[in-house]
Amino acid sequence: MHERLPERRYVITTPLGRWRAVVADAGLRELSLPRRVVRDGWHPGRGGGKGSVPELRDQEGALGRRVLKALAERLDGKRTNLPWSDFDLSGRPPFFTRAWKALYAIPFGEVRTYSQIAKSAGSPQAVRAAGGACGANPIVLFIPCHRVIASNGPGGFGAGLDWKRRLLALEGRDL
DNA sequence: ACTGAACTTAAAA
DNA sequence: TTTTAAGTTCAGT
Repeated sequence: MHERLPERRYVITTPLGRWRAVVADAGLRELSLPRRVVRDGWHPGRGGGKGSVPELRDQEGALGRRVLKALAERLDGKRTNLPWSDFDLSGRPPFFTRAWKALYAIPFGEVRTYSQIAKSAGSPQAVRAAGGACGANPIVLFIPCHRVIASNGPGGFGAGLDWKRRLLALEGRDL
């Protein structure tokens, strides 16, 4: 019981820093933001600590290639997206999963409120839980939790509002 | 088994 | 303007 399926951890170095990815045979399980943005004078591959996580490369298979390509294109301002079937969300809470699907349906460059997400996820009153789902979003960027704002303002963001603004800016959106 | 917190909201005080 | 009650999930205690 509680058998863990094989998961591989990688880093992806981009102009915006080192992203972390968790990949399983069933799909992408996690994609997380760099803790800090790369600045001039920062050298990928040193400093930063934990030296043991390998870089994700094209030869990691079709999924790896899609992830690398999609990430590079998105950071270049394009609308590229991964298919929902590339994600492995197994074992995640049902409401959160429905909420993430609702996020996934928000078009590039548009935003929705937490209450709209709650409604789309099938529990119009579960607004707080919608916020919880955003906070627990395992696949940043491609499941666009950054496109969810509060009814009265920008709302929050786990990695910091800085990142939320930055990701929205990539879509030509201001906060 | 409970409690509080988490990327909220709308309504009441 | 501040307080409060309302889903879902999880980490503590």
